[in-house]
Amino acid sequence: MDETTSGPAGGIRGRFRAQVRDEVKRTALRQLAEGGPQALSVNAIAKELGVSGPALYRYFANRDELLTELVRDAYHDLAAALRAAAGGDLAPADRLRAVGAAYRDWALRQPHRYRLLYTAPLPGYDTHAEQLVRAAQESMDVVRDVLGDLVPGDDPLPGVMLWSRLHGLVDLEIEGNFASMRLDPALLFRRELDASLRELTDAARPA
Amino acid sequence: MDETTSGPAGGIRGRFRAQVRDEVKRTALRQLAEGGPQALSVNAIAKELGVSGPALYRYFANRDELLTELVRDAYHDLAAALRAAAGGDLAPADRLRAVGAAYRDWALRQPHRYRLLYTAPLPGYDTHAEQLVRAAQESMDVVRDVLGDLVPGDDPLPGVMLWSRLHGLVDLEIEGNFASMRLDPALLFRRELDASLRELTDAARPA
DNA sequence: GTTCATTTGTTAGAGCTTGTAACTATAGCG
DNA sequence: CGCTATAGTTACAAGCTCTAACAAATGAAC
Repeated sequence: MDETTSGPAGGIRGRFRAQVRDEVKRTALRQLAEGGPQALSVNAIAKELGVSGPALYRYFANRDELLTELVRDAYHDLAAALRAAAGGDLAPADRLRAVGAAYRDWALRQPHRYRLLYTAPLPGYDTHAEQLVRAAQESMDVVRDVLGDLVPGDDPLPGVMLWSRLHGLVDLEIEGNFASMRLDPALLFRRELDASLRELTDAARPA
Repeated sequence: MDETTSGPAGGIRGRFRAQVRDEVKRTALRQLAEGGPQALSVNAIAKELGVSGPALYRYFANRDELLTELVRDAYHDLAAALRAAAGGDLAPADRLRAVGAAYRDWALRQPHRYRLLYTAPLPGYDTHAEQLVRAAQESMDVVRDVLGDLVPGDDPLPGVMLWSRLHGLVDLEIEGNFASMRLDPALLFRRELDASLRELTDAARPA
């Protein structure tokens, strides 16, 4: 039996495992927030939790597995935030605005997690392993659905282009590229959303 | 005298220093290309060059200084590529297309260097230290100049928005996010450039 | 041409990291 | 109550960055 996935999930032992794994992940996220992926150290996490270093290898096969799990969690969390924003009783255009704002808010509130999504801190290029691709798709689906109410047809390009624009802005903002040139990121974001909306609706009914 | 900046640049010793530093950087870039920032190891570079690990600390104060220098070089190289693309005898709109294409080409040809620019592999948030901000400005200036010939006024927003859009697309493409959803990045890029151009010229003469 | 200081290299080692191996104690389950 | 799986321990290998102390070489001045 695999060492890091042993035990029944329902039993007392399983619950203990889940709790420890959760504590490890929480500590890892804090390290990530404070010092970036470089600062995430299994040893340091163990020390913070009051156990010896190797103890944690009972819960995660290695550093990468821990990181991968954090990435997966982040994807799900972002998707949930977008879904929540899209859930309101709004007109399609406003719903798109709400989703866009939620996207940016989520990223700004926890830049370290956003970086985790789009900046592979993993050595191998397995960032887009199956499970992660599926997790990422979740968020894209929300954008796709909202766009579906706004423009007819099911061309995937508008959705991807919008996503790409949002990502570009958020990524540059998070990395501090706007601050160094005295620009208001919020204004930029609003303008970009407006421009994209105009473009989308213009394409729908071209005079 | 500082240990890593000693000696006259012109003398025989200075030339030797410059040559060694260059060899170190070349090797570092290869490691970066093969395994990402994590894989860049001062020790491994030294071994490749046939010297002991600590020897390289005569040429670079530490790993971060080496990385910072690579970032600076990359900024300059990108700016040069953009300038070259903008130098041709083209109409403003075509010049913008050429610069956009050059931007993408540069990034695709050496994704590890592009990542170096926008994804700080440095622990501290000093990625935007003065010298780096200035280096980054070089590329922005090219975009700004080309845009200046296309639309009147000197509002910085259009330039930043265009830059952000290009970055979003290139970043997602490099990280493999399009490949996993069967999209043609080149097509996406062309469409985005067209849309941006239309938007810019429409804003210039609004009916 | 000889001397001298600077520079470049060396090895040793501290202190960190990830991860494995071997062993012990505990605690849930039958 | 006893057995076995689990969770913890320490010791250790192999790697990393970087400092300290020392030896050799070499450009430059006299």
